[in-house]
Amino acid sequence: METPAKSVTQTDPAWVDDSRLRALIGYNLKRAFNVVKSDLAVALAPLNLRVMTYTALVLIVDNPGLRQAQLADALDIERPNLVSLIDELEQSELVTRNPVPGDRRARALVPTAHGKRLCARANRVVEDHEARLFDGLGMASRSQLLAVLKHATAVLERV
Amino acid sequence: METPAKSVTQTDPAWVDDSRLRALIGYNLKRAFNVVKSDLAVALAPLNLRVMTYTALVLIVDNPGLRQAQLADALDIERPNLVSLIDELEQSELVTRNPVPGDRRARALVPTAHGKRLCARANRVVEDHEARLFDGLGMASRSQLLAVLKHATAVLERV
DNA sequence: TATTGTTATACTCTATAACTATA
DNA sequence: TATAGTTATAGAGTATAACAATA
Repeated sequence: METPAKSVTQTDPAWVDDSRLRALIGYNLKRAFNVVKSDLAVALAPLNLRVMTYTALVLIVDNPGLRQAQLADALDIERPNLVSLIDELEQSELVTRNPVPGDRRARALVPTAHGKRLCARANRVVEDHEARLFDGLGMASRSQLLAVLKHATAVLERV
Repeated sequence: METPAKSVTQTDPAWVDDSRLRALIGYNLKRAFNVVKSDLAVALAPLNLRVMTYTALVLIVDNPGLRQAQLADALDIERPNLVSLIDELEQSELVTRNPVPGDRRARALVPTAHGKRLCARANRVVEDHEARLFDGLGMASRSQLLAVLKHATAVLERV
């Protein structure tokens, strides 16, 4: 067996380093997002939470009485996609859909006692996950990363 | 109409700032990835390229003679999902599938002259996109972001 | 027996249109 | 007329099993 063409060796996957791709933000952002997402998913699985259900739960715990439209806005997802997500949280008895006095169309999302407890446990799991993420880098890198991500998000959303 | 519950105002979406969520890496990584991806998609659309087809094209131009299995590995996608992607590039006459001397199973991916030209144009479009992304931040932030993303990717992939 | 490219398939995530009940 | 939650649906993106040709 021989090398397929010019510059590409078959056994060494490090040849990607030679490509322009290695320096692109979008490419690295995607890879980072993928590994972070799956590490987080694995960490939350024992609590029977998916990343999106955890995110929704945190927002509901931090903002009890939240309406679904507001939550969809905060999660940056469409309202229809929120329905099954809340169904899931409600069936696990982590949150309840309550009537909103003064507007019978809306539903106020309120965490149960169990929901609050599980959220606290999940928060600790997520802290461990983030510590793993920045292992060997320190807190300065963490806040720099947050700042740059927020800046890039803001500057592109403005367009 | 009145405020739905306790701490949540209905008109101001900035209440998310109060949540623990705003400080989480995963949440900010996802939002950044989403806006970067869609800005890039909009920028590449006039060239009839999607983000994934652009990424594949760059790798083929930088590594002519590449086999599909290698490309799938570099793109971090499964081999079956690469097939329609290459179909798309081939139908646009940007790359060709060629026989590999010595291994009649494999296909060597080679860019056409048109493919190389379009890739060069796309690279300039992507440079503009990245300049927009770091507008007001400077090159130091850019390399810091890359470094942290690569570190986080590496440390989690190792697990 | 293992690997390359491929087909078929399924599952998740996301996006849109339209319905109902309220406002 | 507009809005909140919902249903149904369609499109990406991604993952696995299995096949034919070849190693």
